Amino acid sequence: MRTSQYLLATTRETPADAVVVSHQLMLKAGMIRKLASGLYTWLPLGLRVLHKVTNIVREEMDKSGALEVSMPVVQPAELWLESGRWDVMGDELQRFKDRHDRDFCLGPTHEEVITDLVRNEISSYRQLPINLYQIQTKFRDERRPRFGVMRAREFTMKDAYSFHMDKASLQQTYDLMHQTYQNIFNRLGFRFRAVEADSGNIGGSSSHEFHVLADSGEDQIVFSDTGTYAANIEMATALAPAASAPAPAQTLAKVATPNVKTIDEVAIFFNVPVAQTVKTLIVLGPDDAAGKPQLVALVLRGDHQLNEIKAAKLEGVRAPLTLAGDAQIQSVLGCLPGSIGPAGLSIPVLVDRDAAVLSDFVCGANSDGFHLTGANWQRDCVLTRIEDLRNVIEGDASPDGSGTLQIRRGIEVGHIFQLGTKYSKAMNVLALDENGRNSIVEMGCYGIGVSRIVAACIEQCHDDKGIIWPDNIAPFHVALIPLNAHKTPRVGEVCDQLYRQLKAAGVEVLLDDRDKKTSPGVKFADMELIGIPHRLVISDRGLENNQVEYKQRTQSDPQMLPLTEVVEYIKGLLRPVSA
RNA sequence: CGGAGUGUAGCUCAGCUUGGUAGAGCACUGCCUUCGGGAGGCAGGGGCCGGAGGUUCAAAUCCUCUCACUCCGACCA
Repeated sequence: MRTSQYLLATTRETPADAVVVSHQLMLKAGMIRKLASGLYTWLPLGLRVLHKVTNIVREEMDKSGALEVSMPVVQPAELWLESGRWDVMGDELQRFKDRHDRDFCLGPTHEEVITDLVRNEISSYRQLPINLYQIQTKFRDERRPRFGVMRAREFTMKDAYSFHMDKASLQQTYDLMHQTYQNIFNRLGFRFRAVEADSGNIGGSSSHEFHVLADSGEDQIVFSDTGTYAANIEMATALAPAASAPAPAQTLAKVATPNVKTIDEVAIFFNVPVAQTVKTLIVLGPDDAAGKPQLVALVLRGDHQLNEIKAAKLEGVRAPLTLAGDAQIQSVLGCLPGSIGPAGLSIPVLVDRDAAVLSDFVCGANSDGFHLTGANWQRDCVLTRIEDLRNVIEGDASPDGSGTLQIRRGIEVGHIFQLGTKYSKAMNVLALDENGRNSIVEMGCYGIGVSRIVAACIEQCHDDKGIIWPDNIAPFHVALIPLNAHKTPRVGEVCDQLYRQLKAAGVEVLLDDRDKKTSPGVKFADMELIGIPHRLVISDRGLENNQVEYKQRTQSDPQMLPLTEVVEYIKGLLRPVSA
């Protein structure tokens, strides 16, 4: 490609509304443009990268034996009503009516459609297992789109769905997909982690997420420094402390604490460590007979954070976790947040494992403006349910018994689930087994955020000059830059010749043939910004010795190559990645 | 959805407090000079100052309402 015939849409200034580096660089490099919040046009340069990522994903999926299909973006409401998700999904599901006043939605995912397809096409165990996938546009009306294509409303996703006669077969395909994802992310050169994950709305039992390690990631991932344990913080188990509660040493005392509400204020007021205090959060439980929500108290050590995902899975706690309002709390407990404690509560009290081994702790007195000191379990507060309620923190013992936990930020680029029979049961997907009996099929589903991968790659690979693409997803392999072609005709001639030869050799070349008004500095800066991994510079100076200059994007100093060997040299560099 | 903020040229922003003919830099067009790290000169094109109401002789500027976008939070296969 010649830049003179290309839409090279680089900008010098950083757009004001981009906060993460990948978003800034994608705009500056002219890969994308925003149409509206969370909606992006892919420009020619960006689309080349997106296609390359798509092709890697497709190659590995095909290699795994999965079969590609393409399903509509627009889906009828009936299927979602059948699966039960029409009413569950909320505003993220973009709904609309057609001209006949029938309900439709834009597909945020395709479990319903694929399940409908498979129940009509599959009837025998002989046809299973099968794994169908597509690479296609999804739409989710995100509450807060941000970070460019990282969290867009419209985005490209690879989604695969597998169907099985039994759990063993599902496990087999699940493991195969796990390995396929490792292969894909290894080919992309990612530093990544596969972690245990919450399966959320999609449902099912086992689930793993694949996270690219990056400080700008929205998720926190937890892993053992020496063992194999790795989990999303939403899932990570906080082990029960080894020691039990020391015997009480203090007597219970009720102390007036005017205007002392937060845990930090309490700790300072009583001059005790935050870890010697207890905080009590009131959340909603199931509705009572009168249809009013019951309240539940969650008790944690003052310095620990509530894990809402884990808490919402506990019996008697409403999912999703919902904090009770001040008015509800006031009417049931007779006091407001800031003075709540576990002593003498009439509602169910769930105590975190670490809070349960405190003694002589400080807590709210369930009376506005008062706290208790010297509080102890059993003696002063009932202790009937001890649960794992808190987020793990760095340094916690790893749940697998090996090492301590570390926490890093990650960008979720893949997620695999064992769905079990959640959808196949709701939508009645049956297949005959060897004995001629119908049984409900097992399902798995496997997603990759293809457009997000492009951003994640930039997050991991950039410098102050711009993007640094790996060879296999770079929009072009080689930037070919003539200097002063208007002065020395041979520069242009050699460039044209090299351009033809490299193209003939299968090398993707971007020849920067912009005219003399574009100074060398501009060309260098642009090619570095858009991240072309290899650069050839043709100048009159070099040609005097029949040499051209070669530099890798990551190198600081160029090297000279004999003109006659350039094509072979570049071919040699690229061969390993294209093989 | 709660909290905060911003809307002026393609981009980055000034101008608004204190109302009086719409600005700069970059980008773009033409000519000249320059030519290995984002060159310089001259001459140009380009804006319903997000939108609608209001106040005023007069509104980018003051008031009201709206819309859009961004950030923090909540939420999220």
